[in-house]
Amino acid sequence: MRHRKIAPLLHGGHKRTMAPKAKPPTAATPKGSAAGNPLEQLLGYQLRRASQAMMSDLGAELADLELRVTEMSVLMVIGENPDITQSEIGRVLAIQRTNMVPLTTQLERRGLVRRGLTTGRAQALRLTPPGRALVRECRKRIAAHEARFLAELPKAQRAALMQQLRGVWQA
Amino acid sequence: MRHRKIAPLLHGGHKRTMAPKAKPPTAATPKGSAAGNPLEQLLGYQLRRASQAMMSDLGAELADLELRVTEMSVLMVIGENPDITQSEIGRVLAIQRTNMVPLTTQLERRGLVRRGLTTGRAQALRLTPPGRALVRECRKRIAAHEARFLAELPKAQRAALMQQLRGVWQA
DNA sequence: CGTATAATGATATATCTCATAACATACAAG
DNA sequence: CTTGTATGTTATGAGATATATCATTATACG
Repeated sequence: MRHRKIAPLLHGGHKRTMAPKAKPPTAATPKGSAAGNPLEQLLGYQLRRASQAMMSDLGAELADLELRVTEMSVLMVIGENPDITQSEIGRVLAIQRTNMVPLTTQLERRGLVRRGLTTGRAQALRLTPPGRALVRECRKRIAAHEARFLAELPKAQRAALMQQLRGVWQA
Repeated sequence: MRHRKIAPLLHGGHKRTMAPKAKPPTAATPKGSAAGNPLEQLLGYQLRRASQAMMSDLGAELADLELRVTEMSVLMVIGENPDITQSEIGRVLAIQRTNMVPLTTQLERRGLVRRGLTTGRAQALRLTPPGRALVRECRKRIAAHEARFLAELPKAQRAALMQQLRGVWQA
């Protein structure tokens, strides 16, 4: 099986919030209660859990297309940037050159992408018609997927959130 | 080598923002310019990039302790919840029972965690004194790591951001 | 009480993502 | 021509995560 059906989710937290140091450190965990999670208040932890939640949802959304999230991302970038090279895609998506090779090979083998020679060793990548159709389908599903999560979020807050997230990694 | 030194970072974006459909779809990518990234405006994409940025930074912060982020998370949960069981940690951090086994074994082998028998098959986990010391060191480093990223973010926005992130995966 | 069920820990194994090292080729600059 | 840089490629490994399966123990229930 090539795609996961459920969430991958590394470490996560629980409902309960904890006042720092409010709890006697020597007290053992009460048997029936939810365990306290000291990571709850960390930005990194929250980002990771949130990211994993969305990634797994998107993975499920794309599963029946036999497309992994990474493959879909590459397809979309090629669609938006015809004749882009592997290396350039790698730079845009932060995928190493090395890892772009089997990715591209796979997409070409499936007839979604065409490798064309340009200058030097660089290969100009373009979507084939089936590739373009698949990207259109992906866009629909991504929209549905995003909407599911954005629904929880007041419209007024969305732009601010995106800006804050951009600031985290594009600092 | 057990730890990565640099960012893992799957797909990422570029500085430039694009107005939807503002660009003629048939135009080839200009050679010298940055490629447009159609994922830029997706919440899932921003979450992933932000999460990866923080994960890789934290990984570097913990590298010389020979601790991976996952291991550190488990240690901190045990520290906060003495006599917790493997399964319970798994539920808190969203790590499968199966994957908790080698994790716990490794931490016990290093003398950071002690397995004690309680009721049934469940094993009560506790930090050893070296384990507690290591957790204290981790807390310091995590604080520094978090501060690096939070510095970009106005204080007034922090609580709201955390709440929004919680909403994404705890919906 | 005795059996079925659930929970826990464990083993083995497969897959996905990401990383490094090493190499060949193409082009540009000196 | 030589050197440097960019690109594509192959091979390989580490780490996180997923599934299937099993033994043991506690608990629920007839």
